[in-house]
Amino acid sequence: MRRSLADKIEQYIKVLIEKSGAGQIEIQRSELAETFSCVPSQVTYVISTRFTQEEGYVTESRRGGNGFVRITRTQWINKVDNSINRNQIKAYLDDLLKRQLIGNQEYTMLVYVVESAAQGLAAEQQNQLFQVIINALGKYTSSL
Amino acid sequence: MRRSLADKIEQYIKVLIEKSGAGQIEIQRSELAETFSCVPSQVTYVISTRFTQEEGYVTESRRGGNGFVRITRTQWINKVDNSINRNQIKAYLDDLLKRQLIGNQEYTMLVYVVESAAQGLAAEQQNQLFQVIINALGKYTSSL
DNA sequence: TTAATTAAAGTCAAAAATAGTCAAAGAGGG
DNA sequence: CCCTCTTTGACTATTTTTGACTTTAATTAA
Repeated sequence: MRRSLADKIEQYIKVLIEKSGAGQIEIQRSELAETFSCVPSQVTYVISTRFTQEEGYVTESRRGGNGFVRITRTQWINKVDNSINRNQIKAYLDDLLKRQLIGNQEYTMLVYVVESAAQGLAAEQQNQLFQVIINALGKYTSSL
Repeated sequence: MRRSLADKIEQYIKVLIEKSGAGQIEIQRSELAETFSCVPSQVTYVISTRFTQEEGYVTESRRGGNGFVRITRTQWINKVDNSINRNQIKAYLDDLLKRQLIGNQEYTMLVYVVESAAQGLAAEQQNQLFQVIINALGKYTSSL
């Protein structure tokens, strides 16, 4: 599985966030660019395409001396807006896995279900299915 | 019956999928076209005619730098009768559990999903959802 | 304190790298 | 000769990579 530069940077950042333990990191754009031998705007590109609110992240930054980019993984999960998309539900599953409310196998299986649904169902049905899954997982995890 | 180029490419891809051991491969359309000395759209043609959901495959792709086409083989069960009800899917789950293709936790969780669906969705949506689950489980179990 | 300098990060659009679409032309089998 | 499936290629769409130029903040010099 060959990966593009953007993919590698994305992975790198995600690992940093995981390791941080706080769901939040601060990086220096130019430093990261240096690490990957690319132009700084490449980092901006990765952040703006892969760490969006849709994907479950919030970013802040500051220019000038000692500038930084802060990326925070948001917790929001299943509330408010009743339209759930595939990325949101995947983020939800990621969270459950991380909190060990489901194991690796269950996680993998559910990802298959979500992917199949995303592939084979119309948007409205997808939404219903995702609602059902969220609902069922709520019951399931609280029954443990 | 002489084998067409399309047939050869189809076979080639199927062998790759077999050898992958994971029921899934990623190829670069242009690279494959190069291998067979044909135009890239020939590859698209093969994929869209021989690797459909009907045939038991799902495909995803990405354009741009390091783009790819990912083909995943799914495992279809009895596609003839396309109406599945709650009892049938539960029987299916029981079977998977008995054959230890899924564990107790996964079983329990899926039952929650099925029950939630049975309670919260109209018949037609239920059916679609169950199809998706069957499909996803086929993929999942064949990936173990 | 203010102005200049330096050190970041942001913007935007062009260029490059892929994949997709669609319709016309070609090739076999009935 | 027709009909269907295959092959091609021109054109489109998407994603990544790059770089010139802009904006903002901190630091230093006057």
